[in-house]
Amino acid sequence: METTERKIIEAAIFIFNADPSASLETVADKAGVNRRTLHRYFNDRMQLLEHCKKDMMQTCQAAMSQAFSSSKEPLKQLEMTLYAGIDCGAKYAFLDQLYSRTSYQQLPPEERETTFDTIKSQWFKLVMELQKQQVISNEISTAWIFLLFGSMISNTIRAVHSGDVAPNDVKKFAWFSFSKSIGIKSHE
Amino acid sequence: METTERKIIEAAIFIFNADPSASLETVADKAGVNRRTLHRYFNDRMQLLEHCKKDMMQTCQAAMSQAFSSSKEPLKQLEMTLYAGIDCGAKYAFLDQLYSRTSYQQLPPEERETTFDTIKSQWFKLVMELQKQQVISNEISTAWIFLLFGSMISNTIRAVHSGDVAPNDVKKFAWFSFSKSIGIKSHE
DNA sequence: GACTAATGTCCCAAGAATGTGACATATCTA
DNA sequence: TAGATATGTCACATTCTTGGGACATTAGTC
Repeated sequence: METTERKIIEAAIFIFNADPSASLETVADKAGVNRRTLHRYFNDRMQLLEHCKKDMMQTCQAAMSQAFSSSKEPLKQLEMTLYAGIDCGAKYAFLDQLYSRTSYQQLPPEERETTFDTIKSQWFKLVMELQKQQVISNEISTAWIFLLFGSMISNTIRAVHSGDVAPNDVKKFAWFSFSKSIGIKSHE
Repeated sequence: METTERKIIEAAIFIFNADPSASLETVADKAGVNRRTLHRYFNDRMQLLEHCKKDMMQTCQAAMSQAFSSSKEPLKQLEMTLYAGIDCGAKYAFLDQLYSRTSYQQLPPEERETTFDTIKSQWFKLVMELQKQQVISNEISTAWIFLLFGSMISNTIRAVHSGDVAPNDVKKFAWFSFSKSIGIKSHE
């Protein structure tokens, strides 16, 4: 079964993803819980945010790790990582926003650094390796590729959300576009 | 010279772009104007938003139109359109957010429809033409391409903002990635 | 200088969101 | 069932935001 804490976090991620400045009342409602109860679990809005962050880190990290280990082939790993990101979906997008929104950018630097680090370092190694092997283009920087990766995930979420792109096509499109956007010539 | 109204709108776009729920005080400060003055120009938060929207439409539309007319070659037009989007920069991103954020999605449908229409229809014709000519891949849908276009612009803005990608590289990267992501084989 | 429009300053009232205390209920467990 | 634990309910103070009234002050204009 689901604990109340989890229900709240889940709701918070969902709600804040749509609107980062939504009221805690809204979150509590979504969680099917009284606002007072929410406050019992999380003293503070910030505390709730922190827990969301932790939750997302775990979820994404797990999905990413699995993606990495699903194949020995670097290119396949990259593809699987993208799919993992897409599957984390809303959660990822929220995290993304959290860190691009100025209001949260005044967080202590070490906070910002460590969040992605475990996922990110694996990912970077992978990409740099592929660049060395000339599988990925050297015309663009690794940082740019990283941003592309994130934006492709956001884009995929938006695509599904907008209803303009068929959900079944979306992963295929995403990999098609991402792989080419980083200069991969073709794939089976 | 710049009118007070313009200064406020400019500031509003800048501020709301970073945080859509920022206070009007913040906007007024950014504009170097008293909050009371802001209220004299715009009765309402919504009214301010409307004016921002109008401003952005004009700016973007002008830039896009110019991009379209800068060349006869469809592919070059597309490239120029992307650059125009990037140059609109923050403004575009704001518009983008405005329409993807749920809170604004409850706007009357005709509002949403007409906003982009003039730009969008030209753009769509162009892309569909290029797809027909097999310059752009048919494996992906036009809607997806449109989303990619927007997300590439947002991404470019973020890249510059993050400081991880050199501003001088960014447009080049953007076109490199975008053109390939939609299946364009190569370009001079 | 006198008159007018624009802006700044100060104040206020309504509303929303936040965080918390006190107490009633409900739910679980020994 | 009794006792503990978790939730709901209500009430409250606090703060922030918003919009606007009243009036002083500054810039322009004739």
